[in-house]
Amino acid sequence: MDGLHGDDEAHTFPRFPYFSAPSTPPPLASPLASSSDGQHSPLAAALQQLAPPPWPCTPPDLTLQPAMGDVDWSSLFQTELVAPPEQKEEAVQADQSGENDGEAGGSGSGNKEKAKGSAGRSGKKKASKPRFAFHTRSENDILDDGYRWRKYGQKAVKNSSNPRSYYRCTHPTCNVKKQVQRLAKDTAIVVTTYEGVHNHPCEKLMEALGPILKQLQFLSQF
DNA sequence: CGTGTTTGACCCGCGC
DNA sequence: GCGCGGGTCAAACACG
Repeated sequence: MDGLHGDDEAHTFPRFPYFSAPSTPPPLASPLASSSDGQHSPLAAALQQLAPPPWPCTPPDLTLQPAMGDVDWSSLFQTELVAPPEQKEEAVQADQSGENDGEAGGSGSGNKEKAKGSAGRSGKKKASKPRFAFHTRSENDILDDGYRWRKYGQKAVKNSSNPRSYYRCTHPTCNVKKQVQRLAKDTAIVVTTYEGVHNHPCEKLMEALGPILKQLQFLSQF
């Protein structure tokens, strides 16, 4: 794919997606967010930042580096958002309007929705959930985006010597999935496809911002 | 022991 | 109807 050059602005981001949210992020449902008039308070602004984006919520910043092992961050910055191969239009579309979904599919874990495809199994044509894909030039297949993922499958895909890995967000009520696959042409490039929107804040981000939030909360009293 | 990974089997949609 | 390919399940396994 044309991947690594941003001529199509609708499909690509100049830099790490986190820094350029395409649409206004959904407000975080939190008691702290109820600031009477909902004006632009520092607290509200901070909370805005906590709204879980569909893509990696943690930019490769300094605070998380130690946990990242030997990731070449300079390479990671060569990240571009692309539309998933099969659903280019839909993915971008969902990007614009994508609000709900990500919703925990209700059950989330428990019930084996395995019974009956319930379309849950197909995933082929149905594009009800927003999907975001981007290329990352990295030696690591898995980039730490701040969320916790559990691998639930791996498949060899056609026309590619590299297997595709399937991950699911481990948060109990979150149904976001992601696929990770190396490009057949250029194995240095990892294609990560996110499906759905997290309905919970990023753990690591919360951890990092926790003290700041407390301070803001305190200051907002005056 | 809890959590996450591996891996073969299974299911489903689609094209022929 | 059948085969193929992709996505998911779940038991077994590994690891801290």
